[in-house]
Amino acid sequence: MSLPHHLAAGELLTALRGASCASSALRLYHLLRIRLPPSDPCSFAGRAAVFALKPLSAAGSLPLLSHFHAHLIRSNLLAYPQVASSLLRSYSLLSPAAAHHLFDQIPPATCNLFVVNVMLSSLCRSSDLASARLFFDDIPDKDIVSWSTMLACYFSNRSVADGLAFFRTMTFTTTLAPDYVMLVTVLTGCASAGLLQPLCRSIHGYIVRRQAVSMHLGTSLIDCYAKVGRLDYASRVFARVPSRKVMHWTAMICGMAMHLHYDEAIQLFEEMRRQGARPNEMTFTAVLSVCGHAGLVEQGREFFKLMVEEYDLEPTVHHYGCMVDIFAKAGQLEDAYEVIKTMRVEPNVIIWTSLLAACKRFKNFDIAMEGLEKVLAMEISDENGGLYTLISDLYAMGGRWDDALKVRRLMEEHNVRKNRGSSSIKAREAPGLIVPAVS
DNA sequence: TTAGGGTTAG
Repeated sequence: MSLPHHLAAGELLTALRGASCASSALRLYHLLRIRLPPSDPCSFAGRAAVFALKPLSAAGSLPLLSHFHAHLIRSNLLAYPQVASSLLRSYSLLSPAAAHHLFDQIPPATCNLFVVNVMLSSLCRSSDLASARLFFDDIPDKDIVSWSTMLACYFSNRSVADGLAFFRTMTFTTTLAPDYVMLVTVLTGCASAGLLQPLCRSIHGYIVRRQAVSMHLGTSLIDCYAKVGRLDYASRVFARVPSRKVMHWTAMICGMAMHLHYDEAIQLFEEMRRQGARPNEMTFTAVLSVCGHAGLVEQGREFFKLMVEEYDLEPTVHHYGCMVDIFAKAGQLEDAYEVIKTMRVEPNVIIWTSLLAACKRFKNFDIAMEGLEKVLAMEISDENGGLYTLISDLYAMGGRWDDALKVRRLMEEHNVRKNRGSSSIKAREAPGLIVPAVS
């Protein structure tokens, strides 16, 4: 009698795992709970709770999550570390404070390293670097996940040098070997700072010695080499990737675009298609961006059409942004504005900046004034100092001196400075970078 | 069945 019961439960569990929305997940979850025998030897209930939590947190409703939390307490499922860590992660995405509160209530018997690492990643996302580090220091048996979570936190806070020192501390003071996730993290850290060719190379060597060139590491290496200014190394890595996936092609196309090799980037895109690889939305963002920089308006139009019609990809804000930029850079401001007016997602500050910059360059004040009204109604972060300057310049050029002055005053009040343009490639390398030898 | 990383427009 118990076999069909379990089969049904197993099927429900599979369906629950693939559930895309909260309501269907909850329906499946309750159906499953009803069918489960009281003993539940396979702990289906716990697994079901874990699966249900994903779409539930994706729904973004804190009351819904609290409701489910209450159910988990009542059914004693929170004693499972898997359930506790899943719930903690769900909370951390919606309310870091609620996550912290939950963490304090988890009993020691449940609070394993998984749970602790979820809490660490929550702190890394929501708190300052110092608090996250204090928490990290208190973890008794840190594993590679604890270290790489903390490392990523340094990089996302732009503390690249401290992050690399932290990485070195791990290699010197522990016996933990960096796994591929940590290596990807280190490489993206190097890439974001645009420095450290030696570190890139030493990690590359380490990866090759360990014969661990996974798909993601290959992509990260291509990206990292391109960003530190070594397109030649990036190409070499790309050439040696045994089975090229869309990520490799895309990273290489981006790299070529970054180094202004526009023709080669487009040739590579065509080669990719010839070899039967299916470009994804990022690949199209890359080639459309190339069209903008290279002034290829018709080519850009064709790629956009190709993406929608042949590859059935829904254009994102990035693609529309590229199209606006393609038209704007070519001086076709009406076309650019038309894209903004008809696009199926909300235009953001980046898109408006692109249009307004072209309005200034081509002295089109009519479109500029319409755009200004829209962009001033949006929230502009202080990092967008350049946009304030642009707005002020446009007002001035249109003869609206009072408005221009107002924007300048606003900038002073908020202590906004225009970011100066700079290369991501550092002239000098940091010394003393060590990656452990293979044991 | 639970944790960390991942190439995207100005």
